[in-house]
Amino acid sequence: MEDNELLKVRREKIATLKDAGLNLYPNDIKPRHTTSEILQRFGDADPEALSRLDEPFSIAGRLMAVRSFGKAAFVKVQDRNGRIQCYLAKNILSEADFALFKKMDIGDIIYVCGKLFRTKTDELTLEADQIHLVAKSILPLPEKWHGLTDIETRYRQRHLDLITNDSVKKVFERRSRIIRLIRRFMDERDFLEVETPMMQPKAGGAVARPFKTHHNALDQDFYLRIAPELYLKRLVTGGLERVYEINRNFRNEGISTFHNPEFTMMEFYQSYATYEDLMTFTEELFAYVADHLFGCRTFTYQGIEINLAPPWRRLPVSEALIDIAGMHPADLADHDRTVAFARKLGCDIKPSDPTGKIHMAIFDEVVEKTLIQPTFVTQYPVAVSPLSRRSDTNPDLVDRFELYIAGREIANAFSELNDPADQRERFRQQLLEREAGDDEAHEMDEDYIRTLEYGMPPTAGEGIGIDRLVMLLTDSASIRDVILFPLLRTRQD
RNA sequence: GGGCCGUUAGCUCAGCGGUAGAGCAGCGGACUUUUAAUCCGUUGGCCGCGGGUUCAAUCCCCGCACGGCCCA
Repeated sequence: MEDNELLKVRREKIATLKDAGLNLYPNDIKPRHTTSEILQRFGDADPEALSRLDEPFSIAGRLMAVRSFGKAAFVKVQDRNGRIQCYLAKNILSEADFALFKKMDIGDIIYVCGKLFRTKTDELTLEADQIHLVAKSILPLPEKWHGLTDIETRYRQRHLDLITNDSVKKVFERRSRIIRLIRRFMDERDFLEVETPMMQPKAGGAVARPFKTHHNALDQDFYLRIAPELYLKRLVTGGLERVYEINRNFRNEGISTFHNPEFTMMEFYQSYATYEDLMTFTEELFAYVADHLFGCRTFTYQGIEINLAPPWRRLPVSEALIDIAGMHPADLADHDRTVAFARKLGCDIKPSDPTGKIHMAIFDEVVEKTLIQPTFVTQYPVAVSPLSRRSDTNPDLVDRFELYIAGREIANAFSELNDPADQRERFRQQLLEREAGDDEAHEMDEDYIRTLEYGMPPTAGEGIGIDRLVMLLTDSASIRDVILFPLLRTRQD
């Protein structure tokens, strides 16, 4: 690496410290406190109370700011949950410690031990009587005022983003909290958390292009999963009547503010439930998370108030196509007129596509973005739902819903198809579409059909896009803001 | 994949044909209650990469790379 002036100075400084016998990377540092612990306990304490404390306080963290006066200095130290000001004075520290401080750089990780006091501007401050270097930094941190704003650098060097931008850490803390709440809710409902294969011989359970990989010892190709669905239903067949998995899926498609090639979904399956039961279940789950997160069921997403209070609107696809897209009711069942309508909207369709598939193209084009408040879209065409149970009242439709919030699909659920003969037929239909050039169509999966032939209890299953849910609940405009390391092209230089 | 925008010092940004600028950070100095501390001085650049136009290109044109937003 080419050293610039700044790095040269840094390296010389490090050499000086090393020559003086200082360990730049000690391993025996045990801070007794965190900054937020101290601020919580003593944030309101008056100076007299502070002076009576004979407890020694010690923290460790990154040196973020230095305001030096020659013989004394105020510095800010940041640890995992906050920042505290420390006061370093020549007449309090040992001569060696003060000299060490003078050699420290912003960005170093340091240890400070001392007592608490209030400055004349009333800031709770740790007056150091000891200071240690914990880990030396060589590269300079981004600027203190504007911080790091370059989006590419923020994603590629997320550590800098986290050090510099407090809000980033908050988003990921909230993400963790949301997932914890979901797990707690599922556990309370007697669901068993499981893990199923990420590497699958066939990429099934969803309509998407997979990533391909190869296992050397077996000399066999595998696909990174596009969904855990078929495996989870094998477990249901095996008697695990309520299962869920929160894990990564991989889809080989474009990248956008709403799509990352690897993303996190929760899928869950509940026997003896229907897709209608899952609508209620979903309302309860989201309300549970919102209650614990916000203490209420409304929140703002990108300036729009979203209200999660149940019950949510239920909108059949046909109704949406008529009322929102403006199709004539009589045209719905007419393939040619449906094609013409889709063409007029500029949908990317083939006239040979099944009518139901064209319906959904129209839906995606026109309706999706209008569904701002939580809406269950129901009664999907069988053509786009190869794993869903047919409706008892209309064999062209399936018992399925998708949940839309803020104009985006958040969840997808259906009563599971457990009739092996119908499942085989559905896969056959998918094969025809594959032959017609749709490389996203589902593959035939004999092994899965064989599972169904042992008898799977009536079951409803749902997938919830965790990243998109976190986007909503953290008011994030891009999925990359809720994924720590979003996929980026590797830099050549 | 298409359109638009961006890429200049470690960071945040100006400059837009005529010797590359500021703030912060850094370095030297003053300073023992600061809050983006202040004051004085100062170092630092393949102006993303490759072509072209021009007497002269960070600036104009073409291509490429990477990223962002929108669309598919």
